[in-house]
Amino acid sequence: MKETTLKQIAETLGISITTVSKALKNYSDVSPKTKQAVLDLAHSLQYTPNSFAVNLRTKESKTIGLIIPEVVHHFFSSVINGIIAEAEQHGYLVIILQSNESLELEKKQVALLLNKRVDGIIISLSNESNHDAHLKEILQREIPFVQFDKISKLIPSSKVLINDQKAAFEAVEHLILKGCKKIAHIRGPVNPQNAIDRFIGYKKALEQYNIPFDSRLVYTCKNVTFEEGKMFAKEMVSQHPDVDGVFVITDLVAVGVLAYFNEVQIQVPQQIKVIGFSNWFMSQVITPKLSTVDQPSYEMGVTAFNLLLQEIQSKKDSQSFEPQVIELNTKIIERESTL
Amino acid sequence: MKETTLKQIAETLGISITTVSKALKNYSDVSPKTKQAVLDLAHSLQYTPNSFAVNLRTKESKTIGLIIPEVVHHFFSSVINGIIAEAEQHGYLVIILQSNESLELEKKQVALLLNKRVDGIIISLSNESNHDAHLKEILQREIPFVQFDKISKLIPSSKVLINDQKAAFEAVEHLILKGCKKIAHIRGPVNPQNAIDRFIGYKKALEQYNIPFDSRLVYTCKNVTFEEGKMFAKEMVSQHPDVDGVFVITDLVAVGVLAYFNEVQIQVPQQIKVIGFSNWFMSQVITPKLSTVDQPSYEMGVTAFNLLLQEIQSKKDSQSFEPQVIELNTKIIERESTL
DNA sequence: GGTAAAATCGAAAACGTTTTCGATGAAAAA
DNA sequence: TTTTTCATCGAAAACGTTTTCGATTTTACC
Repeated sequence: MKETTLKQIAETLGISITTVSKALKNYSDVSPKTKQAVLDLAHSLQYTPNSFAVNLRTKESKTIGLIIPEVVHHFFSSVINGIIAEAEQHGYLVIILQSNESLELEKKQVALLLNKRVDGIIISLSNESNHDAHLKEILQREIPFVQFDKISKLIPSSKVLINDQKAAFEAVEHLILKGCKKIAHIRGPVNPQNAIDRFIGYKKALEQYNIPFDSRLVYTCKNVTFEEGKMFAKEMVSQHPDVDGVFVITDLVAVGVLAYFNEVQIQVPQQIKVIGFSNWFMSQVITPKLSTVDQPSYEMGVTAFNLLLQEIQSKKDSQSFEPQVIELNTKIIERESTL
Repeated sequence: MKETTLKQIAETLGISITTVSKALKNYSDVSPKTKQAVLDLAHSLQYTPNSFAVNLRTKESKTIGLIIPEVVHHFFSSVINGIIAEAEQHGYLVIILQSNESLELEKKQVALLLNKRVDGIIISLSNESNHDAHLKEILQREIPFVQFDKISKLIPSSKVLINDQKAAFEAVEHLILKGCKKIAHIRGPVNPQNAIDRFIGYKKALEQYNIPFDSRLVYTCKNVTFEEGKMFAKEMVSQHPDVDGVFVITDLVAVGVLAYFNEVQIQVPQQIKVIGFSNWFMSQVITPKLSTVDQPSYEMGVTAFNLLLQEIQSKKDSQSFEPQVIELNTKIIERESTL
């Protein structure tokens, strides 16, 4: 009960391995007769090429690697969805690894993927990532490489992004236009570029509308969790009871903020308005429904894969490839929490 | 700028490829001197074995395949988390595919994984799955194979499960003990074994407590969505306004039920008590907080991988392997919706 | 019939590794 | 010195495919 090989087909048909291989790949220098015979026998023996051998010979595995901080996360799982769907369409499979927001793991996983000789790598950096030697290694080995969402500006690879500054600006502007005068910000960790950019967007919006920036109104998440949202909400209302609006790094944390406000009976949006980021599914099912910034996660995955595919193709054709940076559009979703 | 190979190391050191290979794998018939020389040079040239060649030679890829109905799903993404974490621990990578609840896709993806020659396959069946020829194919090719959660009873592979009947029984019993007299059930689609089992558990609990079963109180989801939850809730209260408890196939749908009750100001738990299934994260952040059945999803992933690994190992050692069925424990989480 | 062109085929190398088994030389025992 | 043992090494096959390039056969043409 062994696997069928070209050799077996060749021997039973009394022809050479070469011809069998060519017949299966529809080469023009095989007569219709032999071609048919090979096809028939291959089919009846359920021949499938040994992909290990194909990989070795062609030096590609039709497999790409994906490293993300967390799988159990609405945004990232949506991106995964986009990537594996698009990859499958184009005949690629996806190996997924999770850095758990740890730089150490991320490094190890990049090494793993390089050793596996995947055809390309897509990554969203962990919050801890402030080194990029491992990313440079990818470039240096000339492995097609795309970053998305949480990226390193210093690495000249293709990127798929949203304009975090602009999106954050719009979110804070939304609060201002709804009448907020004193707006706090619960920001993400210090390293990630998108946390930085959203913070900048927050400041710019305040500036634009002549609201003084007060660094005491900025709270910095470490782990970006529901619990941190509750904690900072509590801290915030005790320190600055007159805050009337808060812009939160992401919906998960914002939901924590709402949970605390619910507990202590602070009225949202009457007393404080809240806006989140990323449009997690849960934001539309909680009370009050959370206003947020919609981020095209699925599309982000699709775009990231297609960029990678372009680079893989040009590498195969030994063409040069210019890294591209694609910015996708966000939009404000107004719900009850800022009504 | 080519990849380093054994051949290169051998030539620069003036020894044979064989010896280089043995040195790197710490064979005993290589002198300490040569061993060290090889190790040093390999390190300075950043040698990593070509995994394509290793795969071909050893007939294994240290890669497993995972097929699940949906990635963007709290339960499944938690299982993924468990599987890839445990797999990485043991030196395996995981290719993830998504059947989108489609039998057709599922079949195709099994074929994809078989062609890729993964070392093993873990699967949770799609709702549409009522055929199992593709699963039999896996067994017939003697690929290590584990099913979890949504399984086919007819396929004698290893399985990781919860006792859906028992868990559902306990959930409904919980409603009864809280005083519910007329309990509806929003069930899952007709095919999946776990939807069937939860339905049976529901009936058994009613029977045990002498509550007559009424098939009109059973609503059958097609897509298991938030929207279906809202829809069936509406249908239910209009047809049977005296229902005072409802057991829902999964939290996502239950959250839809709560959303409708919220809209039309039906008091939960005063008028109707609601219990879900699976303990999705969002269940603890909505109002009222949803009671549910906790299902050890991460642990399920870990267990599934370890079962697969056992089978992979015994196959390598040409030992026989008896498929195992492991049942993990669930527990009722009491929250506001059944208080 | 002879030659040129076209159609069809296959030998062999290559991809890079692992492993078996025999060869060689040196050290130990006789 | 001869024989035996042990340590160290390498030739070569194997894994299964793809592809180049030359060889052979068939067909077409004069």
